[in-house]
Amino acid sequence: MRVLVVEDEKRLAAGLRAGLEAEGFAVDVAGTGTDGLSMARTEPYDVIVLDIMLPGLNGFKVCSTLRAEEVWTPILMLTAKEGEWDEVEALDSGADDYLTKPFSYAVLLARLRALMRRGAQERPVVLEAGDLRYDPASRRVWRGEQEVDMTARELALLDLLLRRKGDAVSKREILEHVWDYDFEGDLNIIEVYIRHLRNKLDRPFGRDSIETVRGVGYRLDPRGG
Amino acid sequence: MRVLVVEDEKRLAAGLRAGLEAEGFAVDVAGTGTDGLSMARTEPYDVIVLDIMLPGLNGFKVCSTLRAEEVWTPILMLTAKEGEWDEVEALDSGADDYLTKPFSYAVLLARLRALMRRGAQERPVVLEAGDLRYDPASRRVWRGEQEVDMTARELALLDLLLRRKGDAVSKREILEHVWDYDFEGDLNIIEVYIRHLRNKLDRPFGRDSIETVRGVGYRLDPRGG
DNA sequence: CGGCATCTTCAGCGCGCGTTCAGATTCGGT
DNA sequence: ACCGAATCTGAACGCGCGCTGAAGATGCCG
Repeated sequence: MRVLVVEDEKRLAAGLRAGLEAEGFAVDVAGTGTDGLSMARTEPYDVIVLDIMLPGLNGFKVCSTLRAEEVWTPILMLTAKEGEWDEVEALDSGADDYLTKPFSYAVLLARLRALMRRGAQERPVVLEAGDLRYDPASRRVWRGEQEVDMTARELALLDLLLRRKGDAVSKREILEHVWDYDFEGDLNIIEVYIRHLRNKLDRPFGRDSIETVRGVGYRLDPRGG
Repeated sequence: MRVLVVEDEKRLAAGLRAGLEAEGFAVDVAGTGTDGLSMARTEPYDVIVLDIMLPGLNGFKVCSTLRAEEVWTPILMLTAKEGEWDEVEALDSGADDYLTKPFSYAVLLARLRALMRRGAQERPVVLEAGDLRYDPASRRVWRGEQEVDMTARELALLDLLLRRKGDAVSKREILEHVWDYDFEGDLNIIEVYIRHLRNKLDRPFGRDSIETVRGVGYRLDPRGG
């Protein structure tokens, strides 16, 4: 099992190398994004541990470049802040999983094993629920063949519902992801934007994909309504 | 017995530490969600007391993150009085129990002992009793293949009965979990809601899964009736 | 500086849901 | 068999959640 670690902090990189080699993995370390990219392109790794904060080319760029070149090696991203948007962006850029610093070595190992078990597989770059499609890269949305025009907030809300499709997503969670976690305005704004989504994505097509879960929040039908 | 207290109010944290140490527990205190998360990941605690309102990373996040990483240490959440959804979301995010501020120290201690007795156990993603299924993530319920529509209160009650399936659950316990611990209304409301469950989950299917334990409360047949 | 799109706030309304209540019924104890 | 207590049952009330349309901020581009 071959692992590529792309990490510029010398101490952390050395620690990871030692720990992973002790587990029986063959470990390569790249100290910059550029190096990591070229190594990932040429060598067949089973999994890549990729830091976001890197000199030169950052982790998001490395990841999305690889995916664009159809390199589907599983990628575990290391995000520095607890910022909500890092997680979203990590997944958007094509990572398979992410870990927030500081993390425990045991957790890292468990995640890596899980990723290697799944193996490399094409990640759909678009989020789908039935014939409802959203491409985060181009920020475009379609219902069937018909493209639908969306604003930034509407997209953020749709993105969350699509990633959690089938789940009841609470209003608190919606607020924290789509607005700020310390948003202090009127909760009613969520209802307003749900209405916008329904008006644009459901009503014109005779669908009903966004269910109200009274007392909790909303749920997107994974089959698109 | 090791306890982790994640609480940012200095006075409350100090009080908990003193009281719990006097009871013979080894107590660690984290002042932020981030600290609490990393400590819970790395150290093997027997139980975690987790405040919801925390700087940086809130209690829900900490809890759901731990569960996602398959850390099953029992968690007791401290919810602020005003929150409507707090209790539901506490359990949804993977907490084992919750306590509404302000609480008495005796109650806290009793709950903690109960949690430690039960110990850490992997939580199934869906709760089942025979062909009765409840998925907390999507908040949907099925009897066999048939989906059944439920209100928030009904779900809270069903959730409790399912988690304790086979046990006789006392009315006091039901009140404290499904309603507020200081609920002062008519006790009859429990009977009313048990009736709702029976009407929706048993009667249409010719089942009899909820047994009345006279003088105590109710018991859900682990085989679903 | 003006116009347009987007974001946010606001108030009214309908109905679902939580709650209460009174009468019927069943159960346990003697 | 009888009585009181516990539970069941059906109905009614009223509050609040979520829906809705529109108006008020805000910001961006020409």
